[in-house]
Amino acid sequence: MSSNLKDVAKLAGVSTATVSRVINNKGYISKKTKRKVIKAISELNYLPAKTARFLAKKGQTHNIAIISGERVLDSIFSHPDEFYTVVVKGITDFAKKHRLNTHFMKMEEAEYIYDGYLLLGGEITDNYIKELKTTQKPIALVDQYIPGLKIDCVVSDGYDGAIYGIENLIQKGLRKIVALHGPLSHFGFKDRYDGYIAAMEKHGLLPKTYEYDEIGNNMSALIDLLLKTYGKPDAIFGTNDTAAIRAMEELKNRKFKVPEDISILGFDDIVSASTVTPSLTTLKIFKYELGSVAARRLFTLLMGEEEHPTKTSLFTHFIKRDSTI
Amino acid sequence: MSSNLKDVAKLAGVSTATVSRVINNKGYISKKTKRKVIKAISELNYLPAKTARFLAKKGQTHNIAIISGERVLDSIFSHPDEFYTVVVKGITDFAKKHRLNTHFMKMEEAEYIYDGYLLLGGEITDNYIKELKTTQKPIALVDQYIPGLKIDCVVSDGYDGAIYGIENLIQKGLRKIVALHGPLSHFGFKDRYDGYIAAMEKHGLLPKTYEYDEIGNNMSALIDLLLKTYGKPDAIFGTNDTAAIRAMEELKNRKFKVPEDISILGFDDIVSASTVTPSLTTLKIFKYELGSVAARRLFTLLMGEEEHPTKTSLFTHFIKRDSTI
DNA sequence: ATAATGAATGTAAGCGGTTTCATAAAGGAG
DNA sequence: CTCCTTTATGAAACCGCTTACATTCATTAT
Repeated sequence: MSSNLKDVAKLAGVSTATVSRVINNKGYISKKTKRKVIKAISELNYLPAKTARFLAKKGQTHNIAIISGERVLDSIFSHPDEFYTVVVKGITDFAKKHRLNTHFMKMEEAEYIYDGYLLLGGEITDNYIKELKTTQKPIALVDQYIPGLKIDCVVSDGYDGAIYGIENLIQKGLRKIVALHGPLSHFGFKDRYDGYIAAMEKHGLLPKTYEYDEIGNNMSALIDLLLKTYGKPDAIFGTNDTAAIRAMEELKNRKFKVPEDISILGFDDIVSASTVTPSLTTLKIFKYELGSVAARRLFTLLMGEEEHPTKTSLFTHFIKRDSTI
Repeated sequence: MSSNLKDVAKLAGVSTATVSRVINNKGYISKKTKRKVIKAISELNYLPAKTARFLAKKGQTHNIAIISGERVLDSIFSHPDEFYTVVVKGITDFAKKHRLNTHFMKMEEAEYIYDGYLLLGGEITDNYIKELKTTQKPIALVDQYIPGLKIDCVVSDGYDGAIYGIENLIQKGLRKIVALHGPLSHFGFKDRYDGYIAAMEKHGLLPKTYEYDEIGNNMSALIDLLLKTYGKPDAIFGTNDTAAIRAMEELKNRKFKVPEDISILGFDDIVSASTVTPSLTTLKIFKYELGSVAARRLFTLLMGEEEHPTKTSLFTHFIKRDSTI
C-alpha cells in the first residue's frame, strides 16, 4: 500500500534517520543525499504518517488557556450542572486524553504564553479576540460565533434544531406557531429564530415573532401583547428553556391548558425542563460534546495541520416531553 | 503529567500486555487481575493515547468510498479546474497522508463493504443517505447539508460569506442592494440568501430579492423585472458567480456601467470570475479545503472517537476585484 | 604531522500502545 | 499419576517516525 520511511530509505540507499532529517530540514545533509532522498520520496509518493510523527515527538504536551468572562469562570467551579461546567468537563476530558495541560483564567488576567486558546462563552469581546489573534496562536471560540471574523468556533446548531422542532409541531397539525425570542444580537437566538422562520416558510405558514428582553422579565406583558395582537396560538416556541417555562407559567395563570390548548417548545434542555409541570419538550444542546469537539478543534490546530478556519455546529436532539401534543 | 500504560501496569503489579487486554477486553484475564487493573486505571485517571493505539494497530489502512451522482463523477476526472475535481484532490491528498484507500463510485454502484463513506454534492438523495445510514458506518456529506438529518457534513459558509460581502458594500456607501438568488430549496443558495437578509436588516436596510431558475436562463427577463419593480439598484448580489456574471452582461447591454452605476458581487470564485471584464468581486469558496476537512472528519469518525454529529462550515474569503466600487 | 573541529551519516533507543509467542498453572481425561 | 487442553500472564517485537549519540571522513589550525 502506501510507503513508509523505511521504504524511502532503502530506495535512496540511506538510513531512516537521514530521510527524517531531509523531511524535517534539520541537521546536516549533503546536497547529493538530499537530492537522492527527495527523488525517492516523490517516486514512492511518500507522505509521512502524522500519527507516528506525533507519537515520536513525545506527544508534545501543549499548554492551553481556557479563557472566559468573570461570570462564566465563577460558575464553572461552583455549579456542577451549569452549562459551562459541563462544557468544561468535555474540554478537560479531551485534554487529558491528548495530553494538553489546561489553565483557566479570566480575560483580563490572560497572558500570551500559551500554545493555544479556548475562549468560552459570549462575554468575550470582539476586540479581545482580535488582539489575541495577533499572537498567531491557535484560537477557538466555544459557544460563540462572530460573523465575519473568520475565527474557528464551535457552537450548537440552533438553526437545524429549530427547524426540526417546528416541523415536529407542524406534523402534529399545529399551524399557528409563534416564536418568542431573545435579543437577535445574540447569535444563538438569531440562529434559532432563523430556523423558526425557515421552517414556517417552507410549509407556507406565516411566522410571527415577539422579542423578550435579555433576562426575560417582561414575559407577562409579552404574553398579553401576543394574545391581543395575534390571538390564541396553537404553539409557542421559546428560543431558550427559561423563557419557554416562564411563558408556560403565564399561560397557565391565564387558564390555558398546556399542551391541550397551547403547546410549548423550548431550547436547551436545562435541568428544570424535565422537572417542571408539565415537563418541557425541548431541543437538547450537547454541552459536554460542545467542549470536547472544541478541544479537538484546537488540538488539530496545535498539531500544525494547516487548517482552514471553520464554524462547527453540533446538531441538537429533540426531546419530546409533556408540554407539546 | 498524565499517565500511560506502563504506569498503570506498575501500579497494578502486572505487565503492560495485561493492562492492554483489560482495556480492549480481549483474551483471557482473571477476575482478580481485571479488578486490580481497573482500580489502577481509575486511580491514575488513565486514558489511552489514541495516536499510539492507532499506530500500534498497524495504522489500519481503511477503505473509504467516495460516492457521487453521475454528473459529478464524470466531471471529476475530465475537468481539472472543476469544483469537485479540486474538492476530490483535497480528499485524496488527506487520504494518502493518513493511509486511507479511496474508491470512487456512483450512487447506484456503491456496495456496502467500505469502512466509511464520503458523499459528494447535491445529487445524492435523502433516501440514499438514510439507507446508507443503516449500515452504521461513518458517513460525511461534502458540499451538502440536509436539515434535520443530523448527519455529518462539511460545507462552505454562505451565511457568513454573504454577510461579509454585503457589509463591505454597505461600508462603501451603497444602500440599494438587491439579491438575485437561485432556488432556495438548494441549501447553498438559502444560506447565502439568509446572510444577505441578515446583513441588510442589521444595518436597517430593506432587502429585496429576485429568484432565477436553476440554470439562470431567465436572467434577461429577471433584470427587466428588477429594473421595473425596484428601479436602479446601487449593487446586485448574485448568489453564485455564474448568475452574477450573466446579470453583469445584461446590465452592460442596457448601458449601465459596472461598477460606476451598479456594483456586482458574486459567490464562488469560479475561474472566469477573474477573467471576465470587469473582473468579478466575489466570495471565494475553498474547494480543496472542503475536501480535506471532510476527509479529516471521516477519519476522526473512523478512528472511533465517538463524536457527536456536526455541520462544519468553512469560512469564505472576500476577493475585491473590479465589479464593485 | 597531529590534534581538533565540523560535516555527513548511521545505529539504536524511545514514543505509548498492541499482539505474537512462550511459559506456567490449573483442570479434565484416560 | 501422566498427558493434554484451557486459562492466565509476561517478555519482547513491532507500528512509523524522531533524535541523542556514535562514527567516519574531510578540513583546518597548530
